[in-house]
Amino acid sequence: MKQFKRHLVTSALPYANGPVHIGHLAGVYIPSDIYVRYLRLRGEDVVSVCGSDEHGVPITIKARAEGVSPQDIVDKYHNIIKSAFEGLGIKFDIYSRTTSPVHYKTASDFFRALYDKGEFTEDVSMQYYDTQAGQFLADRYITGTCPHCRNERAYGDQCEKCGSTLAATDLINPRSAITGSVPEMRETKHWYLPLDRHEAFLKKWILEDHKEWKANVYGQCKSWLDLGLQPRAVSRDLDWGIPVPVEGAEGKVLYVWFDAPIGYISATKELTPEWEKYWKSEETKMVHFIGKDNIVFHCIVFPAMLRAHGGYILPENVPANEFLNLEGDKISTSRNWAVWLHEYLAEFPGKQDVMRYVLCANAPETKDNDFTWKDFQARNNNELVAVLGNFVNRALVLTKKYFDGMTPQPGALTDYDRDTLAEIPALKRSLEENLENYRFREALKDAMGIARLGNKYLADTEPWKVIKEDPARVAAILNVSLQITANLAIAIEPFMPFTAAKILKMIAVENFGWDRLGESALLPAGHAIGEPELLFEKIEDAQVDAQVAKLEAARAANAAAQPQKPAEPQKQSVSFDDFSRMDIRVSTVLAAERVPKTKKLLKLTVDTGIDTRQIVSGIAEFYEPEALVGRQVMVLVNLEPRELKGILSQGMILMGEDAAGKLTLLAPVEKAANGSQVK
RNA sequence: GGCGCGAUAGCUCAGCUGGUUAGAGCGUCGGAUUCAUAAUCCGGAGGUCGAGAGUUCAAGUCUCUCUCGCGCUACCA
Repeated sequence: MKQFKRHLVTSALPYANGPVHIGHLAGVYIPSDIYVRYLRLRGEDVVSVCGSDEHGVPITIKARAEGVSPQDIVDKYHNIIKSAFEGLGIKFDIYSRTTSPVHYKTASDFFRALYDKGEFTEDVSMQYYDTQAGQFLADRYITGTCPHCRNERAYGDQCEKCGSTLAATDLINPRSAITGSVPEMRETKHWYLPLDRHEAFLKKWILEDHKEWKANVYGQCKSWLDLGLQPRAVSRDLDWGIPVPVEGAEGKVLYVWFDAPIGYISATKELTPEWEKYWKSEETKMVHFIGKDNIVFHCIVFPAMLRAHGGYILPENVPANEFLNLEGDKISTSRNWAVWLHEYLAEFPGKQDVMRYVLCANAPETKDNDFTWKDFQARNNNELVAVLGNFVNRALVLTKKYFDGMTPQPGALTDYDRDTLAEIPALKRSLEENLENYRFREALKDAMGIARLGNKYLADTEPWKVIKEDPARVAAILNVSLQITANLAIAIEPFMPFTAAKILKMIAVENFGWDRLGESALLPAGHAIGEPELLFEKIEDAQVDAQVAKLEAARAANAAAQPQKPAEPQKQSVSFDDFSRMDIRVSTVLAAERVPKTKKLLKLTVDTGIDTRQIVSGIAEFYEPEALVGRQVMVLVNLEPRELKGILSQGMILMGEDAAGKLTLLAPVEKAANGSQVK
């Protein structure tokens, strides 16, 4: 195994258009913080960097919607996120932001370096331009009619109604979201990172040299690499971002996905003048902590950027987690289905470690997981209170009671005492191995194992009985119990730093350091301990019920908002002539089958009264083919024929569509003759 | 439809290159105990390892097919 002199740990940059929630924490920040705290405790040379990702179109849109500047938006969320992290004890060496001057220069220089080396390709394409606003329009800034579902408020990149991914040029009647004017097509030049040039390298680097990566990460990369990599645009026509540092690139900025990972470098630069030894030395082990949505950028795009630039090291591992759900539903910022960190900290003061514990114990390491408040309560009451808090309390209260708070002389230890203490070094080894392989759930179990060991030890030795006839024996028992307590303080520190600090305070010790974990004389005889306090308190039903009620209220608010969604505004008037040009006929479905290799398409054979023809329709998600045969439907018969998936479609089946995009067949209320015209 | 990941006790999860009666924590049931926030300790019950077929002396572990969940991707006149 390769030996490294130092570590560079990055945690995904939170996007500054909203606060951080438990999904972010469980996926990225709790694991990375545990990992980094562990390395620091070991005395390793480690730097942990993070910061807010503050560019990109969604932020400009949010700013416009709220009538403030993009800078206002990112300032607001940057501060909320930064202080929430601090509140939970997520301890970065630096929490920076991509609007910092250092980052502007770093990202700009990085781009320029690739540009000068000829690592980009350039391509001129046609893009919508708003002449009134005097700027090119990002896909999100163009609205129009969705070519698929006819939603008139589709965006240039996506129709939120039918979920289609669109190109801006697909939209019918495009309009600028900024001025409402009709945009015109203009030529625009963009730079592309030709990932295909790096494909062979990436294939070897990941598929051969990093088979140890987590299955989800490795599999996702393999999937991308097998599909073949394409050049990826790294610039955008936008006024919010880092200007492209090339002559003639006015009005263009770096694509947010190009600038964001460079933020890791910038943050390190801001932290230390020695930043290069963390980024450019083969003796540095770089690890990226991210969520599964970021795999492609951290495993494919960013490494390609670093390699194209040259001189930079590549990550040793990218331990991406899956997603955390909440009470059975996907966490959603827009639906307010989330537990927000800053709110949790305010509503559960002093319970940072409870959330840290629960999110680590239930982290989505191998698959999506579910967070429930009931589980939160159970883990607090049955594990933290009952096992960890209880043991520490027992050991300290007994010491106070029998020895006036002084660590007693152990005297002669029995075999059982020694066997018990000997289990700690074994747990330490397992703990270390798990942490170093990013298995944080298992590692946490190991740490808790020390508390379990302590409870068992007390139950077996029964000092409260022995005290009556053999106080000297009790001295040994409590000495051992205190040693276990001290070990516990070390072992849980990466996971629960607040609790570890409380224990240290109670046993009146400044610090131990990781290496002493496993020792059986951490507290010398005669060492006076402090006042015992409870580490955790029970969480009552009412508290978690209130949280569930809060979520239910959010759900109800959403449900209430749903039907109130205004119906689509009436379209522009058309003349009777226009209407009568459409030839709509009652028809009967004669046959129906799925179009192979599609999810939504059905191939229908219909009798229109005029003829028997074939129509391809995107209704497979709502109607089974068998259920359609024999039914009457309305068909626009004189729509220009069009080929779909190689099948000629001669007409269109008319459907009703609700706000959620659900399709309903239209048919005559009573049976009508095929070929009947709609008038 | 293609690709990736996942499916193991009521719940959350371990089970590495196939090898004795499939493990842990929580919950549950029974017992012990009282130093401790009725916390703790011991013991029991509970699984045809998503379904089916195959390879093998031997499969949760390999192969194939299928089902379900999540993600990426294509399609939606």
